[in-house]
Amino acid sequence: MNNSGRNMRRRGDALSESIYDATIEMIQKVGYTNLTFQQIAQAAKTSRTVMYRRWKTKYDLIREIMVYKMTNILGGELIDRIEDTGSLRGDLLQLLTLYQSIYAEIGPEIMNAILFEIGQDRKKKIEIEVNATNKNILVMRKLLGFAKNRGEKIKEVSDATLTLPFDLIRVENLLRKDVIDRNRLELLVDEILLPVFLA
Amino acid sequence: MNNSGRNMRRRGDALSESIYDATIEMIQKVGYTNLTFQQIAQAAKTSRTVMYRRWKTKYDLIREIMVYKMTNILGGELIDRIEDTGSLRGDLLQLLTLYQSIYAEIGPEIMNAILFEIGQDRKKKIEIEVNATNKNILVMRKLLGFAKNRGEKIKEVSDATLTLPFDLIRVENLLRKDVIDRNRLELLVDEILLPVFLA
DNA sequence: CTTATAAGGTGCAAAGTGTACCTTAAGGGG
DNA sequence: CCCCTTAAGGTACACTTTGCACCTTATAAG
Repeated sequence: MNNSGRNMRRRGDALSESIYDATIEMIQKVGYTNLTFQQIAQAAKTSRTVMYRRWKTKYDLIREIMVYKMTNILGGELIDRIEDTGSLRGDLLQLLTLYQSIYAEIGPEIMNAILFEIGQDRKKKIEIEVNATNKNILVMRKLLGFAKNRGEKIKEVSDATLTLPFDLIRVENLLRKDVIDRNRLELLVDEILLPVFLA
Repeated sequence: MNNSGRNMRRRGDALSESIYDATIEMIQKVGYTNLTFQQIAQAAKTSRTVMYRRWKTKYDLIREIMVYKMTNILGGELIDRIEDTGSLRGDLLQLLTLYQSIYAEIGPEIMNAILFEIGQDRKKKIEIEVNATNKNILVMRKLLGFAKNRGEKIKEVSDATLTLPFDLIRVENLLRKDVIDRNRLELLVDEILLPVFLA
């Protein structure tokens, strides 16, 4: 791999990752609103032409970055990472910690931008509803299944309520200024989630 | 008031409201991302110059619209509209209904855009924290005070948890596709809020 | 070594931005 | 009722970004 020559043209993953990095760098510097293909191309030392060929909009680009980062950190599906810790409290804390780490990895700028774009477009909202939300419900069903098997008394709640842990993490990240540490997650579990799910 | 002549120059509130209306019209048509001063000025039959003099950014404009609509619908502060309905369940349902009506009045496009801009900027986040969040906490303290006076057993929770009713409405409006009717609000009260706040 | 593929370069019309500078209608005070 | 301050409207300009067309060329696989 020679990258010292005057002419060296990157392709495939090397080019993609360079563009991803440039995008993250620029979004942190100027914000999503002021993010332009022109700037990114310049920062990634490529051309706009290349970018327009791959992504129609900024949204398409950052969504690809999100998926890339998620598979990187999770190495699979969230549901496969949920294990029985011996108590509902432990299981919920595990879930919040894991979900929070995804948010932290993707970064607040990109996460915020994606949620904004979803909110803009009813089609995207429905698409998210059938994908992410349903997956999250299955995660919670698995988690509450552990508790039932252990003999813990679990309330019967609607599917919409099952998404509460995920919703709380979103609110924490998007609207609050404070850092989200272990204490904060424990508070969410003890004051909100356990009263809601535990009879 | 003559508005039939070739020359008729609007001022003050008449002009403002015309710009507000044009903004809402355009944001619904093209979305916040593609919203431009140029388009708004054209739709409101005024000039960009006038707009730039008043608002530096799109955010400043829609924020003014939000404040305008809120004072219109509420006619004062939210906390003054909260009354003792005789039960915590009734009080919480009253709060959710009222807060939801504010969201509905302002409209999802503007609400979504404002939350997006807040998320973009740490300064704005802190500004919101000290204004809106603290106000909301006071509303909940008043509401829980009613319950205590009635003799209902209320859990002691942290301030951060007191914002839960408001957070739930936000999540409902921004992330869910379903319409938010009375049944949905009752479910939020019965499955989430009452277990969290009632001992 | 050949060749398909993907990356890079250039040019262009259109739209939007932010600002400067000037003109002119509206409406209140004298 | 007229004058004058104020705020709205108009024009112009340099600049950035967009989306697209068209062409060139490096890269890697066969």
